[in-house]
Amino acid sequence: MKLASSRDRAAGRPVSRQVLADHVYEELLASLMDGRLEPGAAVSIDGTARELDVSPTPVREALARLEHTGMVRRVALKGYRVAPVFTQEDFAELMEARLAIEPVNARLACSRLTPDGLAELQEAVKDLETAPRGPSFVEFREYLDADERFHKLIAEQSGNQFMLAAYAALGGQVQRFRLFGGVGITDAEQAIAEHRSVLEALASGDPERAAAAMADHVQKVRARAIADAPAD
Amino acid sequence: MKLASSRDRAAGRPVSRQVLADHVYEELLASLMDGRLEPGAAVSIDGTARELDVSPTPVREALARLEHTGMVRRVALKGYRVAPVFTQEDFAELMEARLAIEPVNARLACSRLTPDGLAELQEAVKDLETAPRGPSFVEFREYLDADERFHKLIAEQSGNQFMLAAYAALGGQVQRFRLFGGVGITDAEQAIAEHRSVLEALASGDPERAAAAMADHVQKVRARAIADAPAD
DNA sequence: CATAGACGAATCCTATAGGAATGGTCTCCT
DNA sequence: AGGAGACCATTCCTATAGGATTCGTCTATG
Repeated sequence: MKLASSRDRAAGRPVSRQVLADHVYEELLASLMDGRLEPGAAVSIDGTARELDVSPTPVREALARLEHTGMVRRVALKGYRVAPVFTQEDFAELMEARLAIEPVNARLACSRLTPDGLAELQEAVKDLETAPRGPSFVEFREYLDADERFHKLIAEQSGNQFMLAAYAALGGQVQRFRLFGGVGITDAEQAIAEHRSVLEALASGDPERAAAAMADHVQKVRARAIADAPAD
Repeated sequence: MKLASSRDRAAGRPVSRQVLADHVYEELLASLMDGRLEPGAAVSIDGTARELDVSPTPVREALARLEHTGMVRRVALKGYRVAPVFTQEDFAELMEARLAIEPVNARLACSRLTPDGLAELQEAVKDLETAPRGPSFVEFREYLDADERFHKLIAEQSGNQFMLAAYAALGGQVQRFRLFGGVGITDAEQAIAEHRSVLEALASGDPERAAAAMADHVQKVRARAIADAPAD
């Protein structure tokens, strides 16, 4: 796995210049999302630098940023490690937090929804419907991306930078809860219907109805996940 | 301003080893809180490194972490800058977000409050009462610290890591809103009384009452700040 | 006099090298 | 054979140096 060898950079164009640390960030994020990096595994700075053919400095900066997302943890002097898997308690806490934040986002977004914003939301739901849903990570990645995009768009449309920041604080984790047990996407049809309900509520212009639709969606996601949870 | 010169480190004990980047982080944070670094000012990596007598590497890592708190912004290729001052719109957004998050924290914390947690909260309120309240930054810094500690303790006592993360996402900003206009602490008596009400509600064991007390506090903070705002 | 081009200083970004500590393994002694 | 101590490899952390870019200023020209 190589981003762009020093030879390539030394040659013609500077590839894009200065985004090197950003590329490392994106590459590590993709590895975490896809499960290539298993929870608990050590993320060596030097090793990652060699693997991506860069120096340790941008890797260090990328990891410092990733630490704030909760995906990796820094153990003072032992380096970075991938955060442990979700337990059912973690999942319950995440849903509790989403239930506190996301309905508020929906209410705020409903008040100041623009035609462009509505179009983007409709596109996200459409992608959700057409995305493939296989058993492998790469196969339902587009589905998860569309899901994440839908909720993030609502947070952005809220017009409140702090609510967006609060959502982003748990946003990176939202994706990973799917991995707690290795279950795939089994509730796509119901989830799509709920997303459509949220979309309709937003389009109706009634803020309370939008908030209620979002709360209903989150609660049903929680209920389904508990039902699907592996009996340990 | 020097942390620990290389000569000092080269001498006897290694100071504490490896916490160099953390010291830079704390030092920059203090400079931002105290207003020594004015909003909009550039934070040069090399300059900060020279000023603190360290190499640019730990400064870079500290700034990468600070970026996620919103205190500084990274402009791609122009370096880091201190985030601009709060406008009244920013303040309104912050209070809206706090109103969505903090009452939930209070409700959750009330359900699982421990005697130790209650004692810590009581101590924070006590510090709030005894802290000096002068016009200068350094003089009411203890007051702000106690305020921040009170709210952060409740977020921690909620037992929900994601609610704590959501609160932390806007926590760094909570302090800085005092600077939008340069007004000092003018509402200490009322704020202390409200904090005491929140504390009593938590001790009563009624979650809904705790949430209501916290919501009332945040709303009154917002109302007072709007009244005190400089007429521009 | 205004504007375009060029030069220079300051800054950021990356790479490489060296010092220090941790963890594992091997050997020696009891 | 079991345990303690030492050695080695790996890794992290910091410092220094060099390449590349941006911004401000100065000068020459239309």
